[in-house]
Amino acid sequence: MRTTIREVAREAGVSPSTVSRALSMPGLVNSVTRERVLRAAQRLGYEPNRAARGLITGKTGNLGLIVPDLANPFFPSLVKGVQARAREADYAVFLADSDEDPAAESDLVRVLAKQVDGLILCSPRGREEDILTLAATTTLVMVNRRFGRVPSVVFDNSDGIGQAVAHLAALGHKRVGWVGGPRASWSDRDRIRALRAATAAAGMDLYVAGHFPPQFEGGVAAADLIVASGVTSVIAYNDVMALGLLGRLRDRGLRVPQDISVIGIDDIQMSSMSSPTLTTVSLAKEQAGRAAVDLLLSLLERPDGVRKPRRELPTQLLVRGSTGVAPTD
Amino acid sequence: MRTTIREVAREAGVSPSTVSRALSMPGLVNSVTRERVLRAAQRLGYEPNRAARGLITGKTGNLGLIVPDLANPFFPSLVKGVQARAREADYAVFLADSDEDPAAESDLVRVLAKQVDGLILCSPRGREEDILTLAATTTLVMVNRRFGRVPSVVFDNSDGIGQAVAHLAALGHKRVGWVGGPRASWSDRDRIRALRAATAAAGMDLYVAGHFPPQFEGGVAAADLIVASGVTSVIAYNDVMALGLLGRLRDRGLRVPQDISVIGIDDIQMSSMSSPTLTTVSLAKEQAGRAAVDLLLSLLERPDGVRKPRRELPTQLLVRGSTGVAPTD
DNA sequence: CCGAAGTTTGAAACCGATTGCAGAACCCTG
DNA sequence: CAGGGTTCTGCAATCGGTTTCAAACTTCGG
Repeated sequence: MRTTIREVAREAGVSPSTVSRALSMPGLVNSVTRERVLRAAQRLGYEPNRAARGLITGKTGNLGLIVPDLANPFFPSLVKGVQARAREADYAVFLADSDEDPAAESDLVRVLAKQVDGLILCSPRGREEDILTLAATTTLVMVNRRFGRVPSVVFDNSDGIGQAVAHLAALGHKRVGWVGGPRASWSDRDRIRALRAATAAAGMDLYVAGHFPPQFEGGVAAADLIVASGVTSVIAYNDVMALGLLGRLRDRGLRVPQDISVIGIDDIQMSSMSSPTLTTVSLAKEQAGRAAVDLLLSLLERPDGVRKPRRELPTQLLVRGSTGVAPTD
Repeated sequence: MRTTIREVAREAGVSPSTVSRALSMPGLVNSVTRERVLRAAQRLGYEPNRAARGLITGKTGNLGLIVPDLANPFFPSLVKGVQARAREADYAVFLADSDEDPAAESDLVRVLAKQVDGLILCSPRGREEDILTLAATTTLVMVNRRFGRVPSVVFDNSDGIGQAVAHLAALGHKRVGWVGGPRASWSDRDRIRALRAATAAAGMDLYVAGHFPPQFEGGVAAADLIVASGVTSVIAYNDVMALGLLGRLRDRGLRVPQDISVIGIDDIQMSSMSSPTLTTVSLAKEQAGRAAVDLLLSLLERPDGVRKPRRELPTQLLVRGSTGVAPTD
């Protein structure tokens, strides 16, 4: 059986109240008493019962994290960052995977919301009204999506895509293709907007292949459209899709990067292991996880005092083997 | 503010005790009263406060899951299985990633153990004594490791590796290489034992390349040893390493499977997307997660009544593009 | 029609912490 | 040295449920 505050109190010869104060509001108790209490607690290996504390303070010491699909390598990295930062702050993390299903997601949220102090939500395409009602009842940080006044952590897609387009332009490419992710995804909209602006500014032609599932198969499916369009370079919604592209292009007998250049977004592990290695817009995924926790914790501390409840993380183009000079035809 | 049991009691015109009973021990209350209580609860959207309940029952309704490295694609699948099954049983899951660090792991365990009813531990190389002390104080299920009387879920490595060896033998291979994972890993020991037995039985020569980190780079590092050894086929500790092998072999100008056949273990997503696609021993990872939760829950219900606190999951060789007939030289 | 047994319900104790309030001890000032 | 102000500590209430216990009410056999 675990030691309770009463036992520590007896051991130290004080009342439970004093023990509680010595531990959580040290300023309020005389230093010699405090010392005695701390030693007693140490001796007995005392650790306060979180449920009991939570009952009266209304805080659980837990955070919730909801991701759409843990099988997408983007998310494990994010989770790691959240984990690490939460642990430092002495919070534990509930993880839930919604399997890309917005309905399952709202269930998860409902269940989880009651057991946590705050929630980190990666919900690229949940309904806006759901998010609003949620934000009204829970402290919430969204990742990879910006919406109204809901606190969020996003990547600077504009900059990253700008770098990618500049890179392609420098290699002499005039026509670039875009392989889109889910239609409803905020990131997809943000990215294509950035791409439109960047290609226009660079005087390049843009061919949009459409929307595809954000998986390997999505990239495979898009490849033939890309080939038919006659572009010399292509940017994909994420790395997994870019790898799908690469695979299908190879099967079709095209050489990357001699015949066509390919760029992904995310910088997942596999992108440095494919052949050719994948040029990609690198996102600081773990850092995003940490930033989300930081933001969440500061919101918990002073609900309205956070000046700017938004973080935008930098992005960086990593040039690898899948991009080269435009073919001269 | 959330509705409490008292409000439901008032609404239904009964005492809080009756509400509690109506909800958790329905047999003890008169059916018309029960009905009235249930409707009142429904109307007010009542849900019992888990912290309060946990305080008196000693149960939290939470499970803990500790994995060594979420970046290894094996684990997200496992996590998904655990998640899904836990949700069905109305448990929430704390996830922690130990970053392959046994010391961090014991910390995590200590912190988590107090907030959960039971723990699922993937700790291929934690110290045996740590595991024993843990098992003594917590309800615990280990995954991918069998040790003493600690309840566990493992894969039938023998069978899977037997299938792989039989496949290679049928293709005419006489010499097979093994690219090992971490030295201290239980799975590694189990697999090489199985491999020794299978190759001996088939009259094949076995070359063991040694131990490598269970990552892409580990496979890369092993490749040259494998080439130098003159084997015509190789089995790797896991798919990620096998993909590393594939990459390095290609860089060295060897053709897979014409010059050398490669087999992985795990069946991660990427193994069907590489080129060539990877022949692999498929493990039912999600099923393992579900099985671990099932086992854990039955242990929680009747701590000593579980006949055989072990599950062994089947494995299945998937023949894909990376294996072919042995080269004739 | 009485007492025993069985059902159903509520009062109150309890889980393990935190915290408002009040009293005790001490310090300072005039 | 009285009186006001601090500082420190303990009592008791509280959070929101569960559970023990006993009372009240039924049912049933004899």
